[in-house]
Amino acid sequence: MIKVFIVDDHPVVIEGIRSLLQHEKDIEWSGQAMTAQSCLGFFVNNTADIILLDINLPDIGGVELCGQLKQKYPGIFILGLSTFNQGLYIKKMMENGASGYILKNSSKEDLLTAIHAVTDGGIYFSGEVGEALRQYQLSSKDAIPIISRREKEVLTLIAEGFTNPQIAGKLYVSQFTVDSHRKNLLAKLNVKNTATLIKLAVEHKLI
Amino acid sequence: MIKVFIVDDHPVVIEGIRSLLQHEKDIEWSGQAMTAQSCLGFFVNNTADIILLDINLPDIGGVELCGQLKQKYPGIFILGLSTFNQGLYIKKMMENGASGYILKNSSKEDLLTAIHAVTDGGIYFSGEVGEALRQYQLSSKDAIPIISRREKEVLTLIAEGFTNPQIAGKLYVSQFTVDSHRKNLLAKLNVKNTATLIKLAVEHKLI
DNA sequence: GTGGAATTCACCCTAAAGGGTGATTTTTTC
DNA sequence: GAAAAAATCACCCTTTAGGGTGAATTCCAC
Repeated sequence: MIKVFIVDDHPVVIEGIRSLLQHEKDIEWSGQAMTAQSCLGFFVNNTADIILLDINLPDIGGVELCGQLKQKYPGIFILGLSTFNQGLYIKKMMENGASGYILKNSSKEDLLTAIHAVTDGGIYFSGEVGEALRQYQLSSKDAIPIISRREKEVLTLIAEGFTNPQIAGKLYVSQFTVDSHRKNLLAKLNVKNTATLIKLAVEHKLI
Repeated sequence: MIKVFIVDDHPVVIEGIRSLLQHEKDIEWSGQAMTAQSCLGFFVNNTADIILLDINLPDIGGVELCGQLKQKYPGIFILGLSTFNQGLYIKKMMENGASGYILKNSSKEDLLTAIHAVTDGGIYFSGEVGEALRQYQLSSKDAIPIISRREKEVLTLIAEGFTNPQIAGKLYVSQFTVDSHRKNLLAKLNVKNTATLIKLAVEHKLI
């Protein structure tokens, strides 16, 4: 009998998964929480075998909650759950001890496969997620280097629409310096121009 | 008896709402679809009183589907449904004939209130949505006008890093034309330069 | 079928971006 | 304290961006 707990701030998702699982003979509904706090509160006096954990929580965020839960209760398996197929989050969840990751638009079969795979001690990714993870691993090899403190400042000001002379004035440095930082940003992030620089920066939440 | 149809590409959401509504005496489950195509197919031979419509659909997008449905079946009410609280989409849905908008993390009570309000011919926004819409209206005084088809094409290519001459080549038009579109984009969206243009575009999911 | 967007094109101009190269100084890190 | 990384400054150059202005044509809605 697998005791399943779910953490998600969307009642319809909780209800949906509950509905999908309620007729499964080897699955028992352990409980549910809509915030990280109430989840942590529940596990003080209760337990479960697997936690289906949404990464988009209102209070502290799924990734951090995942880490805390795994530290306190290493025996509980955690299955990441999200609407999105974001390589970065998947990686972070795994680094924080999750045993797998599926999308909310997965089928019932996928969900059951994942639950069984994870509670058996395995690691499971649904097809689409595996693909995203692979692409992320590939693209993150040389695509997301470290941006220095100063470069990040310059990047932020570029995104706010300031020109190099204006940025130079704000940072009390020469225009040539800002020029250098800007060119280094383009080189480091391997982008062609300002447009792609800002697109990448916003998408990767660098600003 | 209110016949409810739902369009959403997430099985758990469909199941969740179905579960929430199944014990309501005045509500009848009309059907469901996971794509815009199958939704349009359903209504050729069937009908419903209200459609709960997700705006994030894989094929043609909820906003356009909303418009098509309203054009063909003006008597069916449409209630927008989404995970996000995006003023722009809410406005577009309303412009395409929707009668209201709620978030997927709304409570059961909110959902029922919305369904009844809309099928009575009213307009309903859940609290949070109303707030977002108000903020959007305030900020969109001159900030988010309609971007034309061609402008969106140009915007997309700018975001991909192409220069005006390159874009002109791809679209088989003169460089001067692309120049015009680009300047119009800056003017319409009230931004200073490419950096702020792309930032706004990515944040508002225009590309 | 008329009016108003949308799309197209053109040329003026200046400012800004970005490629290349090289150097000094400061800060961080091992 | 030495090596590495970051931050600073400088000048070469060409291309691109963007402000202003004006106008023709095509497309769509009322």
